[in-house]
Amino acid sequence: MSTRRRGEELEQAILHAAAEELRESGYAEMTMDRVAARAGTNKNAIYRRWPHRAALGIAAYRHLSDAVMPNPDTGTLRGDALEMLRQANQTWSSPHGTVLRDLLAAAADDPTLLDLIRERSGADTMDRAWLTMLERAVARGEAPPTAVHPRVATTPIMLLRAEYAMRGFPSVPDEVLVEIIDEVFLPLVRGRAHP
Amino acid sequence: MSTRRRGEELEQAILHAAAEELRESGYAEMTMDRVAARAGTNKNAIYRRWPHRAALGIAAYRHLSDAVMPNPDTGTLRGDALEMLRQANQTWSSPHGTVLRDLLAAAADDPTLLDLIRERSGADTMDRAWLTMLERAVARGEAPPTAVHPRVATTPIMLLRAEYAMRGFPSVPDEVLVEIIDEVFLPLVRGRAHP
DNA sequence: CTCGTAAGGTACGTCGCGTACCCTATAGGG
DNA sequence: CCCTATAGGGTACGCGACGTACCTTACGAG
Repeated sequence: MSTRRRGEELEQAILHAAAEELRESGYAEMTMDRVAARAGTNKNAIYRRWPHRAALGIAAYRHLSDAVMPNPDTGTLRGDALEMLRQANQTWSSPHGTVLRDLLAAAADDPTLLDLIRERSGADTMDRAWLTMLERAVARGEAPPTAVHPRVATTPIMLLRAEYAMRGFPSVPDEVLVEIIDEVFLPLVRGRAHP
Repeated sequence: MSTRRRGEELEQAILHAAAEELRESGYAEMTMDRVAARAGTNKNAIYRRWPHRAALGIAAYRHLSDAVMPNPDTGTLRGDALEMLRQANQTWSSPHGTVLRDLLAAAADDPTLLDLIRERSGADTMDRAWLTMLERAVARGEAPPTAVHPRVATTPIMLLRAEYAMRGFPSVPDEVLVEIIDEVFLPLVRGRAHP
């Protein structure tokens, strides 16, 4: 009858189905049977491509996130940083973010998978964005050149992540974001002027 | 025959059995049937006390951790901070830490349980220790009084935590700890001198 | 002594992962 | 143009583990 799908075509269909399940119900509900049914195939086809559920979940995640990478330019370092942090907070507290956190938890004991997640979640791109933001601040004379450092750039995001790990998940309140910037990030940037 | 255990006595037996399972095989292997068998009872007695596996795991965790809280006094802020961070890294990379991380992952969607974990994991005590360490540095004239701030005190630990979330689990290499102190914590403390 | 409460024993429903087996279409080479 | 290796389809199942149901048995308080 209808031509039987193969290779690339089938693979895309499976990924699409898995992504839909992720979007609608989250990782916990993304069962292998449901994905197979939704893709109009069976678990065999899936297990031939991915060794287990977690791998499929991670592979499917990229179909969700179009990774809207913000690049705010408010004129001040404080404004830019707050804006980026707020954006990150919004992403992490959205359904997307919930899925991402669940995937992280599921892959927590497998470094291979963790790398895959980092790759697909756009974390590296995010880190670069913070660095260029710092460079702009240096150009404006708002920050010392020594402030352009990976650890400095990633600190606010790291703190936000840790905040998520501690609390439950509604989302981190804005006061906390402001505090991260005003009490940690900006003092840190200033402090790097005088070694 | 032998007098049947009840109430408090039985409860302790269950917690002890669960803790042993946690120590020997980790949270993933701590199955309800095994705990029941090891405690010489059955699942009924467990489910009458804790609603689900995660709750039992968290309750049992306190039997593991004797919470060795370090209070180093090396004479310098840098020395103290590094020591505390190293201690934390060691704890988190030990079997204990693995259990704790697994519990965190399991409770990640239940704020009630997260609070319980924070309580039992000695996180608050740890935070206080960092604060008093900062106060000592202020007394020595090594840090400005404005550096004594909760966000400042918790930053290194938060960064370490986030580091764990990103990588797999062997343990965080010492260079990273040094970098957290030298490139973030100390500059931050300095930077808080000049608002 | 009796009666409610809690423990013991056991079996079961359910769910979801991962696997096994066998059949069927299809692509690609001879 | 056929034929065979390969991959997809269908289905069933083993298994582990959670959580529940139901009955029986000890214990302690009145």
